[in-house]
Amino acid sequence: MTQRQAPDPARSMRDMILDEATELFARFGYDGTSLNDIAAGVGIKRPSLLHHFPSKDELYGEVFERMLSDWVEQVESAMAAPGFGWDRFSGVLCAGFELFCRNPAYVRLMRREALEGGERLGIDLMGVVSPLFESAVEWMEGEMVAGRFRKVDARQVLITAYATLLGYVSDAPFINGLTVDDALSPETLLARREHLVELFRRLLVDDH
Amino acid sequence: MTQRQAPDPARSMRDMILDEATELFARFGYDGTSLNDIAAGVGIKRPSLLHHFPSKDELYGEVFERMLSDWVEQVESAMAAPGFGWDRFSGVLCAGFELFCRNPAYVRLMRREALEGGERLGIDLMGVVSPLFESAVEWMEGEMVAGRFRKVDARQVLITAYATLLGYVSDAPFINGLTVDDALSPETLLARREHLVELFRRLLVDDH
DNA sequence: ACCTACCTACCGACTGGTAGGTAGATCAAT
DNA sequence: ATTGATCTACCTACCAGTCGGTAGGTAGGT
Repeated sequence: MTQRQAPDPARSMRDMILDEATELFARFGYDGTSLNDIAAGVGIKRPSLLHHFPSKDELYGEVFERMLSDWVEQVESAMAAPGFGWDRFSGVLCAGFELFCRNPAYVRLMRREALEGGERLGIDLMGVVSPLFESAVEWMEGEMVAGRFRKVDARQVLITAYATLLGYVSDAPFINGLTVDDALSPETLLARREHLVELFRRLLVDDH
Repeated sequence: MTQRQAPDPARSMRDMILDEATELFARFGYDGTSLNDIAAGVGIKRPSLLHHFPSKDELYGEVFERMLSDWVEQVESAMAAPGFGWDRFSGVLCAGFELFCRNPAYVRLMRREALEGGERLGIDLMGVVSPLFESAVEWMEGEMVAGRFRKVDARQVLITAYATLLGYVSDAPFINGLTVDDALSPETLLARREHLVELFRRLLVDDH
C-alpha cells in the first residue's frame, strides 16, 4: 500500500526536503512554516521528515548553511575573474546581480536572517561573510591608492552594493506594486542592471 | 484586589498595546509574536487585550496603518520643503534617512511587509505609497528636462534610494557584524549619510 | 536477520479566541 | 445623598486546533 521510493529517483528525499524547506522558509519565514507544510510538499508525513532531520532547528540550520556555501562559492568564483579597476568591479557587480536574480529564495532567506540579526541559530554567518567583505574592502582600497578608483569609503560602497542588490530582489513583490512592469522580467532586470552599473561607475571612476 | 488603571495615565491602554505590538511585530514578525507576549508586555492578560482589539489580525492592521500614516505624513512634510534640483533632492534624502534612523521599528515592520509581498492583510499599502512614488517620479523628470538633473531613469533612482535607506536600517544588526563600529551610532550614521549624498550627487548632477 | 523509510497514534505545550464573572466608576431617579 | 442600573476594564477557566517531537509498528530491500 505505502508506495516506497526508488533508492535514488534522480534526487534523494533528503535533498527534496531541503529544497522544499528552502522555498517555504524563504516565503513564509521560520515561524510561518510548519514541518507539516514541508512534509506535505514532498508527499510524506511529518514523522517521516523527522526521520531525515532530527528537529526543525537542525533542518533550518542545514537549509541556511547549504544556501550560504552555495552562495559564497559563486561569489568567490565571480571574484576570481581577472581584471583591474572598474572592469573587475562591474564584472563582480553584474555577477552578483545575476546570482541574486537567479535565486530569489536565497535572497529572501538571507534578508529574513539579516532582519532577525543573524542570530536565529548558532549559524556562523559572520564567520563566512566577514572575510569576503574584508578582502573586497582591501582590494578596493588598493585600487584607490593605485588611482583606478576615486577615493571613497570602501565599506560604505560595499554596503550600498549589498543593499541595492539584495533589496531589489527581496522586495520585488513590493516593487511590482510601484511600477507597471514585472520587476523580475528579463527586460526590467536589464534596465535595473544598467542603472546600478551607471550608479557605481559615476561614484567610483572619474569620467567627463 | 485587581489594580485598575486611572482613566488616562498619560497614555491610554489602547495606545500602550499598539506601541508594544509595533515593537514586537517589528522584531519577531507576525507569526513570531503571540498575543500573550504583547499582553504581558503591557501587564495585562490576553483576554483583556482582546477586549480592546477584536482579533490579532485587526490589531496588526491597526499597527500597520498607524505606522503608515505617521510615515507618509512625515515624508510629505519633508517633500513640502522648498527648493529646486539637487538641493531639494538631497534635502528629502537626508530627511528620509533621519526619519528611518529615528524609527527602526517602522523600518523593520515595513521590510517584513515588503518581504511578504505587501498582502498580509487587506491593507492598502500601494494605494498609499504609489501616489507618493509617482509624484516623485514626475518631479524628477521635470528637473531633468529643466536640465537640473542628468537624464536617468527616475524610477530606478527612487527604487535605489528606497533600497539604500531602508536596507541600512533594517539590516543594521547584520551590518554591525561586518564593520567594527556600531551601525546606528551618531558618527557612523553621519558617515553613511555623507556617502549616500555623494552617491546620488555623482549620479544626478554633472560636476567637475 | 537486519536496515531503511515510511506509517499511525499519541504527547504536552501553546495558539487565537470565547464564556462568564467581578471590582470599580458613572449616572439617573428617588 | 442614597440607591440601583449600567458600563468599562480587567480577570479565570475553558475551547478546539496546531505545534514540534516521540513511540512503536510495518513493508520491502540487502
